[in-house]
Amino acid sequence: MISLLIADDHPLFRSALTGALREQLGEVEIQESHDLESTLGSLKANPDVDLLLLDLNMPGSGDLYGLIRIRADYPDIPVAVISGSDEIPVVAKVIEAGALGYIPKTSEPSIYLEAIGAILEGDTWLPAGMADKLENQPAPNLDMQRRVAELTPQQYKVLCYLHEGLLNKQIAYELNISEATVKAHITAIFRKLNINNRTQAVLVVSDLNLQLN
DNA sequence: CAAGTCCGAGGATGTTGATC
DNA sequence: GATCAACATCCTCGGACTTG
Repeated sequence: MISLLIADDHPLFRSALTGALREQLGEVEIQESHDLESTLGSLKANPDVDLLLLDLNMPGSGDLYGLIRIRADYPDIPVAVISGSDEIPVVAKVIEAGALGYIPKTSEPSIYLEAIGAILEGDTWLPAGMADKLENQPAPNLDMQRRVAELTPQQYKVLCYLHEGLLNKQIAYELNISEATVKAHITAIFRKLNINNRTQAVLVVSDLNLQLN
C-alpha cells in the first residue's frame, strides 16, 4: 500500500487533498502534519513513507529551511513541494534542494495524481513549461544549504531575525531569552555557516530564500 | 567661526567557559 | 543543545581642543 505524508498548516487543504487522493488512489495510507516539528516527528515515527507532500510555508518551516532540514535528516524520502507561489527562482531552489516535484496549490486533483504518480515511479515532476524556465536560473549554493541544515531551530530563528535587521537586544526580546544567549547563538551560527559577521549572515538568508514563519 | 582631530563614555557585537 | 555571565573588541557619538 502507498504511504503518503501531507505536511500543510491548513487543515481544510489537508482534508481536501486527503479526500481527493483517497478517492483516486483507493488503498492508500495518508498521514498529516501541520508544522515542521510535527512533520519531523511523523517521519521519525514512520521513516518508510513513500512520499512527502510538503507545504513550503508551514510554521517553523521558513520556506526552504524545512525542506533542507528534511532532506538532511531523511535523504531517501521523496519530497514533492506544494506551494501557492510559482516564482521561478523559488522553484529552482526547491528542486536543487532535493525536491522531486513542485506542485502549485491551485492545481486540479488530476495534476496532483499525475505528479504523485511520476514521483513514486522515480521521476521528477514540474508543471508544464516550467522545466524550460528553470534552465536559465543561476546554480544554487548547495554547500551553504547543507550548512544551514545543521542549524538548530532556535539558531535558525536567530538567523532570520538577523536578516530582518534586528539588534541582539531586539532578538532577545522576540525569543524571550537574554541578550547573552542571542550572542552565543550568533557565534554558533557563524561557525556552522563558516562566516564572520552578521552582514554575511543576511546575505546567506537572502541567497537561500529563507524566511521565519 | 567652521572644520578637523583627539579622546573618553557608552552601546553593540562577538568569544569563551561554565551550568543545566 | 540552550542558557548565561564575564570579558575583549569595535563602533558611534559628543565634548574639548587646535588650526586656518
